[in-house]
Amino acid sequence: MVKKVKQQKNLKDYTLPYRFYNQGTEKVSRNLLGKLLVHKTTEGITAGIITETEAYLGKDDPASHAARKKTPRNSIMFDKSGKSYVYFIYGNHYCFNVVAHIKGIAGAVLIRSLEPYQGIKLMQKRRKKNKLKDLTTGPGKLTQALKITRSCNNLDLKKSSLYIANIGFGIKSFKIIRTSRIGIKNGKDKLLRFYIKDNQYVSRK
DNA sequence: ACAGCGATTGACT
DNA sequence: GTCAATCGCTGTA
Repeated sequence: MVKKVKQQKNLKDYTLPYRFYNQGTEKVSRNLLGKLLVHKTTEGITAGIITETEAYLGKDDPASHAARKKTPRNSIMFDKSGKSYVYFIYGNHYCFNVVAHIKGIAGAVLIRSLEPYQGIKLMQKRRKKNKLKDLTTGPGKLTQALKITRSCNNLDLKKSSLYIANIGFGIKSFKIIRTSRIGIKNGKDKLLRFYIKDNQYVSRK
């Protein structure tokens, strides 16, 4: 599905503007599909096309960390759109989210899967796996492949070495499949998971 | 202060 | 398909 951008400039030149993240959580979830998540570290650049996302809302969404009151952990979900929200889960994994909501309301988008795009060797080393499908097809896998950890929490995605670029002109059009979210107990009735149809780099169909 | 448990993964049957 | 690993956040006291 991906066609590499010809004569590639600095990816950072294509970083999404703040207004992109102010469209509302659900809309941002859909519109992040096909965008490029990039993390530059001293080891090198790793990047992947976003193929699967989930929206987590505010008080009306029982599955969301922001379903109840503000706490030290979830306060970022109430803060400015366009920041990163990274949390540690199951004593083992990090999950990467983008804060996105209409002003005053809490919300964030969980990035669940990527299609590897750049820095594949480095991803293979970090994941200790060789198959492309084992690198970034799950929220905990992609954070490991891109080395997103607790130090990446609460970053401004316009101002840090972790950012999301719009390379839409390098990608064919695609259809979006909408389903209920994965791994949650409450709120399964809401259809807030989105993924690119026929893309093999998703955590589940 | 502490028990309960989670927006997951990988190993194993 | 099942299930253990593992840690820090949160609600309750």
